[in-house]
Amino acid sequence: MLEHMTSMAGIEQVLREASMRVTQPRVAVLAAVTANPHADTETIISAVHEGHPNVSHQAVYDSLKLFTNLGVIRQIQPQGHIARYESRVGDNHHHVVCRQCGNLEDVDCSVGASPCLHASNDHGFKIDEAEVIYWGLCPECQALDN
Amino acid sequence: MLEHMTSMAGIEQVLREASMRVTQPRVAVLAAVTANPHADTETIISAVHEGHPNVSHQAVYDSLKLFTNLGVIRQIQPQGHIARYESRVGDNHHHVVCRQCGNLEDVDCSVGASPCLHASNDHGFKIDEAEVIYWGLCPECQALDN
DNA sequence: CGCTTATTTTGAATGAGTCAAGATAAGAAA
DNA sequence: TTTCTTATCTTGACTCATTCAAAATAAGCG
Repeated sequence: MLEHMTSMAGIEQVLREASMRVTQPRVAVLAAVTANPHADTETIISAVHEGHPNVSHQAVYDSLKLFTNLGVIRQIQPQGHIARYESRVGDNHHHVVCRQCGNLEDVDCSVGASPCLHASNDHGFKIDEAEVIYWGLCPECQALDN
Repeated sequence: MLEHMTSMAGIEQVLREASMRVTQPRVAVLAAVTANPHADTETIISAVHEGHPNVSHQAVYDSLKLFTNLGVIRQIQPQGHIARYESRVGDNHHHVVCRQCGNLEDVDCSVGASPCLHASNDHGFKIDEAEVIYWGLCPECQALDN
């Protein structure tokens, strides 16, 4: 359903519908995010530079923010780590993060399709998303601790 | 049960048991965190300065990190916001954050005492905590949008 | 094809947080 | 109590992901 958003034709459509111009930096950034799940900004910049050496870091930052606002990609930023991005979006999945090495993996929601969206006391907030981060130790770091 | 940790005698005990010295900056920082739930570092520094004008920002940063590691306080850092601290700890509660103004409130767990600790696929991680952040709009910002 | 202006480039700036060296004070021992 | 050791604090410089701003460029409408 949603993968079309990250196909070449799909992204053009998404951008045009939002009255945004379809530029080379933007297309390259989205391709890089799709090809590098959970990559940080520096990794995205490097990936973009492989095909487009002259794209500035600012253009990458701008594009990442734009796509995040449009809901085409998602930003993840666990405590004490820099921002990462993923193009898997709209399926309400979560993440496990290793306390030691920062390694990050996807986790499907354990409670169902739209989990935990009901807080016990929402203080009058209109809640639209429940973000869940599982903290622990990845297999590699568990092995090192022995 | 756990409040004793933040009483004067309690914190001395906690620090001594961890072979840490009981210093004026540390006691002042813990008092400030307890008195200002969800405060950021700058607020903590200001609060500490009211009683101890000469305590350095570095001592505050060090103390906050120490207490966080000891489990006496908890650090919260929603995306795009700076770190905040709270002394309510050990009861596995969560937070609602306003997308617009950053306002933050406590939320008791909706799933029970130890919620969501079972990820559907944990990728072999040894999970010890499920951090949940509910995103939405606080009552004030909802009103402004009308 | 040319024009308008959204995007990009370039380069400097921001700011929460960290590092490091010397000064201070907690608390063990005498 | 006084001395001594060293953990902790003060001071001030520094990091680095991210943002800001002005001038240059290019998307895409007419």
